[in-house]
Amino acid sequence: MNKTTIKDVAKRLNVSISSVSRAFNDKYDIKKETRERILRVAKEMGYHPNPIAQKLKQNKSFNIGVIVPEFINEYYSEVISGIQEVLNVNGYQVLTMQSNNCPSLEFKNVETLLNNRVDGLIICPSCDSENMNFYLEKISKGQHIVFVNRVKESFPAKKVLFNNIKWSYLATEHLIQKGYKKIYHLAGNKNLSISHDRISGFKKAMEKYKFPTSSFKIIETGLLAEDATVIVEELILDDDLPDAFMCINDLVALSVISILSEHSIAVPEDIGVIGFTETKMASLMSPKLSSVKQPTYEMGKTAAEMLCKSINNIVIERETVIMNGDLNIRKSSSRS
Amino acid sequence: MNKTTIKDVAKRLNVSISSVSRAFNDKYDIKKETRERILRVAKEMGYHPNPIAQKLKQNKSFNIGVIVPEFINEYYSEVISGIQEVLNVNGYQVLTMQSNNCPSLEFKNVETLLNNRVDGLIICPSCDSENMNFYLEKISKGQHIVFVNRVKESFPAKKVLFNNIKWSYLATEHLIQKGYKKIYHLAGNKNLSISHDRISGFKKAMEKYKFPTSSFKIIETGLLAEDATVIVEELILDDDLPDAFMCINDLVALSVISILSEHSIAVPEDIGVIGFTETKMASLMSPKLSSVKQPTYEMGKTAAEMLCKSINNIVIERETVIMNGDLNIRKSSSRS
DNA sequence: TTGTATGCGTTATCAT
DNA sequence: ATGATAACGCATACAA
Repeated sequence: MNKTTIKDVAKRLNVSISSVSRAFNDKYDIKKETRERILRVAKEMGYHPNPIAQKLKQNKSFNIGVIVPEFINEYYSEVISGIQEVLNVNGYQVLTMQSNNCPSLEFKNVETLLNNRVDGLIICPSCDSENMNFYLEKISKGQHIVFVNRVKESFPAKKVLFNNIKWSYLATEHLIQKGYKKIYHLAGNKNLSISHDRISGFKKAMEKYKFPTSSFKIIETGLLAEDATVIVEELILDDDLPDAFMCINDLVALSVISILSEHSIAVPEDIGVIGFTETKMASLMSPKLSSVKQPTYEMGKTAAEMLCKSINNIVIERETVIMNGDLNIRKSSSRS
Repeated sequence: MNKTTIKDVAKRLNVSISSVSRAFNDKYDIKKETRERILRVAKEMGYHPNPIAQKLKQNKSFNIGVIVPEFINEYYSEVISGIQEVLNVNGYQVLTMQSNNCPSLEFKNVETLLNNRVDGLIICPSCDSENMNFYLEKISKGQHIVFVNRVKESFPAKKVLFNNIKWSYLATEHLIQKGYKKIYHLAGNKNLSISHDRISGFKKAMEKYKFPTSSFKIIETGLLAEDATVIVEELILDDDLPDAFMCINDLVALSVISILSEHSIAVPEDIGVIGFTETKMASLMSPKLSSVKQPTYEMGKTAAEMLCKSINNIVIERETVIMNGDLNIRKSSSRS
């Protein structure tokens, strides 16, 4: 075990522990010569300052808490990856917890992290729960919290969002331009702000291109593959299939394609399909899936940078950063 | 901010800080009555012991370091999830780092974590590098380290592995029983022990069922989709396609199916395909992919439990735990 | 049963 | 330029 302390080093060199401390925090008046001597010997002895003692002294944990709905999920894994990238460089360790999409567990996690004296929090809320008010209260008391995704634009706090309205609009417009005349939107749960926004974007496109109400539908499914399965089966039974599906996410899109294929309906020839929140799967399946790519990694990085600034009391230009993505057109929406 | 300290509570109640401390660590002689009074008032005041001070005092960080090749990867996300599950319950926080499959970064991460005084490490090595000797040395000096995956069975340390030989054998045997007569194994890099083991399993099946050397091949590809693409294209050009492909993982299997489909070769009718290390994708794509499911979550849990025991000096029955999985048969290998 | 005093390994203030 | 010493918040050996 690493047990060498600042005392050991001081004793070995016949200097005071203050000198050793100075050498390691090179902001002090200390003779360059002795500084180097100290550092050299310390290295020999395998000495590293005990971060726990430093934390106690500085009354800072250098820990940041991150809460995501679940990280067995490409999306949040990537967000976390971006967060870690930035925070590690800034000397922070990241404590990650999952809420399993459950507000009460989310709350419990926040408490745990606060009791652990995290210096700040990055929260990807599971949904729009009463927790949000609790967070606002904490912020007003001086806590540093940054939110990512699934938060209303009007929520008065630092946050990083994706422009769901815009990209939902663009995805829909793409289908229209490809000549699909009857388009159904398989939307997520309505209590999620992201679903709401994607519906808005979809509607906007329908209005812009003057689709009659008979030529489009918004069907609330869920975020899971099974949710879509049921719906599409029903549509087939009712002989109510559209020209194209604009799906809330890739999982739903995939499931749609799968069922259509079972019924020998060709994608994209008979029916076009586009996903959202692109996953790696999109370019691996056949037909390759068109989708909207979100800048997950960058969203994580941005949130982490905002948090660092917040902790260091650096004033920020905009409290809300709304990011853009890419519309990746592939086979599933490209009939010739 | 949470600034109430043990002192504040003591002062408020006109008791000594020792009493408060005792109340919170209820292993001491303390009058039940006062204990309750203290806890009640402490709660009112929003007091929580400062874990950093506790750590300093107890010379324990209650942090565990986890290093994985990358966690933007279902496999390791799930392993980490299992690890967290167990460790959080035991009062530990988990610090996760990625090695990006690079031994030198892996080494750097270990150093960082050790300097942060982690109480133990769980390492999923990127490959069989010289780091392994360094780890052994650390272990001999009293460090607690448990390894997961990608480690040779002969490596003399605590570890959790998957029985690649057995399940590779079973996957291959399944193809044979389905009547496929000419089987190619798309193997990963040979410097990975998992590749090596899966090749062994494959060979074992070939021997057992007396396949002549002309009826099977082992082709070293990589772990990525692109690696397989090139190979299969070549096989098609050379008119050297087998009856079935036994693939190192789902990604490769997926890519194989995709290319075959582009060439209008039907799976599973013309050619059977089976993957390994099942991903969620397997049951979502069409045709649904047969694959070997690894108990990722349980592997993480097991490793964490072993680590806890190690830290608490609890003797362990077996140093090596080799886990089994499931052979999930789906459409891609099920011709009628 | 409770209180006092010491130390965990640092950093920072004040001397020298 | 360097050393002595007091904190940081807690747990614990010892005293009462």
